[in-house]
Amino acid sequence: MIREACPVLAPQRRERIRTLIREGVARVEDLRKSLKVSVATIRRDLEVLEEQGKVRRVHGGAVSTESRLEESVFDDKTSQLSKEKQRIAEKAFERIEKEDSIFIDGGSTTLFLARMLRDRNDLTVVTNSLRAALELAEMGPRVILTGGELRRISQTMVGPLTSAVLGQVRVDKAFMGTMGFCLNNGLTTTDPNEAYVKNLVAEHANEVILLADSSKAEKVCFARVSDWDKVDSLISDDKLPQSFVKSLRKRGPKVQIA
Amino acid sequence: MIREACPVLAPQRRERIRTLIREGVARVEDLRKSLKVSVATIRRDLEVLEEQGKVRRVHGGAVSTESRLEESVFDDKTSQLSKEKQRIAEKAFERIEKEDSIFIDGGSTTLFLARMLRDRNDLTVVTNSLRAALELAEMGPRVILTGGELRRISQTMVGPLTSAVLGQVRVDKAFMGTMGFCLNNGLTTTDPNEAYVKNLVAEHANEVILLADSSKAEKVCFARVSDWDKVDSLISDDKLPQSFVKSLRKRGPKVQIA
DNA sequence: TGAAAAACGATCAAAATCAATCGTAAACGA
DNA sequence: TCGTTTACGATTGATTTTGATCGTTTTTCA
Repeated sequence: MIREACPVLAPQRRERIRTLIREGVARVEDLRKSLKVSVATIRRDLEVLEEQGKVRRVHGGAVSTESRLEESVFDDKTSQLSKEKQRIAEKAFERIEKEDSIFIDGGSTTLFLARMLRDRNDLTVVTNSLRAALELAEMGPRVILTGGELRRISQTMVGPLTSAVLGQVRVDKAFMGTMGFCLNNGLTTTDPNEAYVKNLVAEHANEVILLADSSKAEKVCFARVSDWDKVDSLISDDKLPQSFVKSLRKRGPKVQIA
Repeated sequence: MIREACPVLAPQRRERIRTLIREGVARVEDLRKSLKVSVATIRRDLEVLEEQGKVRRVHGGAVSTESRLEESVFDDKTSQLSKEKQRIAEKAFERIEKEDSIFIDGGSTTLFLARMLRDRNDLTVVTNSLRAALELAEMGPRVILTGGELRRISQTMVGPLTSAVLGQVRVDKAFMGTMGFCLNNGLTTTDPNEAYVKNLVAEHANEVILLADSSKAEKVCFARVSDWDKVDSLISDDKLPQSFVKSLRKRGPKVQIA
């Protein structure tokens, strides 16, 4: 059994660091003076805390990942994947019929879809994505936001409050995103709150259409969303292995390659 | 070249730049004076922020990219009215205590208030204003959106769905806007749905603080919101007639002039 | 249009910060 | 008690950030 040198003090100190950083940002030098240890120790602690995802290190100190100055997922998304996401969104767009009421989930692929709806004013769009709502804030379909607590990293509304609104609507089609999908574990995402909302949406939709590029395939994340039986269609790109497509089709969902 | 003890970390400085740009101060020279760093650093920061799409650089400084929408209805920063709204918002800000949970209504005055909360992470903000939520979407307090149908003209969420979430929260202070207020008819606005939501909010707040510049005084709009008995304070500007202030104080609400 | 002024980009050196390494001390388990 | 493991602090060389300078580009104003 390996024991730490200072079993009580070290975690305590890290907690203090977190507290200090939570108030915004903190410099290494400030932390050193506050905690009366060497900068090396501070750096080591920050390294651990960053490993745990509690803080983000920057030159000169660290910032909290919880509430302050965190880059959102959407800022650097002009990569190769964007082309595929765009094509997936186009296929999804073709599924939308006149006068449909649809749900648009959070995520970048669904955001492309939202963008395409700006000149459709026959639709009703329900969304828990702040970004999607923004795309349609000025013109286009009737927009209904689900409400709930804002999850900064995904810019979506989640949590128990979200279900209060969702419980009162039904949609024809739900266009969902996911962080990971695989044959055995179905759909998974990082945040349980988010998973809960996704699941709830699926139950209030006549048709569930999953938009997910092939990079998400066979990935399993922390929070289980649902199994494949709730999913009516998957739209993905041509890098999805044929074997996966075959197996999935046997499980029920239609699979469309964009 | 002897650098003084660097008081502020790079991400923090970049956030400040963003804030300043949002408020209209955009010249490199102004930023340099505000942040007490060299123009080279400012330029480098702007370069990074432009890379991230947060600002757009122009010769002499930079402009915000976030406020496409804002320009139509809300901007007019130079106008006299905006100055008063800013001052009213500042007075409102002083009312906010540590750890408060507050509601922020739609409207431009309350939007100024929301903007000031970006570096407060001890608060919980409930809002039905898409703009207010946007101001706080990336950093600052915990944000809860009410949800509901998006009313384009005011960029707020209204209607029966909104009450589903509102029914489940209470706030310490509600900062409300209004289209018109007068002694006899109380608070009025243009849309009945909006009026309904405002009324509901007032019932779920311990303290109702009305932010309204003097141009709204003695105006009556189509939809009745509530009477003065629900309002605890009014914050307005010095063009509000003394007679009005006197009469109103007799009716109950405190009146503060910004 | 043309010249002065302002702003820009690139480059370089100074200073701060960082990462890696080593030596020391304390806390166990044998 | 001794050896091992771990945390801590100090040192050193590398990296990053910053500010100043200089030539170039853009804007302004006559």
